[in-house]
Amino acid sequence: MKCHHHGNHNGEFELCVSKVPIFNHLNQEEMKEIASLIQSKTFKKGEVIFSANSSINELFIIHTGRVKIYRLSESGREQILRVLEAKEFMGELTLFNESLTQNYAEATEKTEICVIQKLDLQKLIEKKPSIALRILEEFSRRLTNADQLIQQLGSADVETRLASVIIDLSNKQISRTVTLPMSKRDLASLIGTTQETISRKLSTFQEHGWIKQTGQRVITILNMEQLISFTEGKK
Amino acid sequence: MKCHHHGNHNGEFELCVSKVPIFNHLNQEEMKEIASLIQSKTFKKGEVIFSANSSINELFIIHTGRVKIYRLSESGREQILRVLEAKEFMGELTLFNESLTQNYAEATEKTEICVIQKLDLQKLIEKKPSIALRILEEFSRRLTNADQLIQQLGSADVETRLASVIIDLSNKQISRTVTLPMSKRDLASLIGTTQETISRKLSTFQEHGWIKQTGQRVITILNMEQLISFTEGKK
DNA sequence: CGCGCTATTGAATTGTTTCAATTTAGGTGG
DNA sequence: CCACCTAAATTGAAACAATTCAATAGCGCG
Repeated sequence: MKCHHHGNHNGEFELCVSKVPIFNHLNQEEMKEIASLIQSKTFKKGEVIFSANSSINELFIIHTGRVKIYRLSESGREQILRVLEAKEFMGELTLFNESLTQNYAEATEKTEICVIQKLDLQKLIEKKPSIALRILEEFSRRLTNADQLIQQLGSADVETRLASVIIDLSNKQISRTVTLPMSKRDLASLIGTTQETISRKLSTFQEHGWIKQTGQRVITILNMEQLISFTEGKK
Repeated sequence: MKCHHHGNHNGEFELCVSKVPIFNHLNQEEMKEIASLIQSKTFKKGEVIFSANSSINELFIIHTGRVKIYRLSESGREQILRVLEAKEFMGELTLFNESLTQNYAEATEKTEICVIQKLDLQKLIEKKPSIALRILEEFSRRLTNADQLIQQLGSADVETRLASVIIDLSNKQISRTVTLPMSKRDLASLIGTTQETISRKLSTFQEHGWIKQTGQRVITILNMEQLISFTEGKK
């Protein structure tokens, strides 16, 4: 695990602190104090940020880039749990739960991360309980997303799950032309299938004229209604 | 939705408050105050406590009994997300996330619930931020459980998932003779399969002499090593 | 511009579901 | 406490969706 420690030119850290939802409601003074506690690290695509069976003593806040959080089953199969982007944080589970993590975190592209020590964060929360409320909001959101994924993995077929992620991405990117935030292999891992199956299903969607694929990561939705109808029960 | 409102003989509510992890660290005075804000409701087996597409304005704390939290897909398939027991709470998602819930909650046996209004709880948290920390701990635990379920649903076959829940129950109940906390139909819904498949797999386990089934809900583990080996990659 | 990683396609196999028919368990009321 | 009756669970056989392995194609990074 290679990582590059930057010097202490605080402007950068303040930027990081002032943007993230868990801190951005605080005043200038308070944010400056937090910025002084923060370290910056950079990870290259493919670098592992933390691994299963380790105890994590810091909170990682993503400044730029993307990180996939996943688990490995004993048979070696990777299951992505979520993909984190700028302003989101990770390492939180061992903050309130002393045990070892079972998750892996890996940068899927060049990623800059702000790091704050667990103990420093705990002191901050004691001083400013509003931070805990922000974390609660984020946990709520994650739990809702996890519940959604559980439902899909447990009771929808691959076609439906695939249509569902495409629609979600289209809503998030506010466009009918969607850029996948990850490789198709990772997309397969997220929705609990294989890259081959994803490939086949997307080809089927395209043959029917519901989507158009451009390059490896761009999908244009041509028939939104059809995709939505998948998520609303099978014909 | 029938429910029986009890009178205000506070002893009962104090019992409820003094036992649940989110409040039991407070002092006698504080717990008494909280008890005064609580209402009690009783649900019969099969009664729905809340439904999807409703906004929930209270936190429900289970006093006795069991509640399944689930979603319905548009095709009508039920996916259980988790089963809550005494001392656990529900309704929390709309507390920190103003949107409508997509979950259903249904009592799977006679269940007594303590109800506290969202607004009252928010005031309590402001006064005693330590409550928020307790909720964070519980959210952490739930997120970890959800992640576990996602991994299993996404990358393990039914045999493995089934072996896994049996082992988990055995650990939780600290016994090799496990009593299922739900019907096999619900167990199927939890691990994303059908009651028929569960039935077949358990029969296979029994034929091999790895378990013994007694009645509808009791399973005795005869060969723990074999079950564990399922969760550690396929033979 | 070329190499390597990513994606595609084919064909055989497998695990799981579905639907329908029985059997069994266990709570309820007499 | 026993017999009943309903809900729960089991079993069979056919149909299907998805995976696996292997071989090929193609995008895009350096």
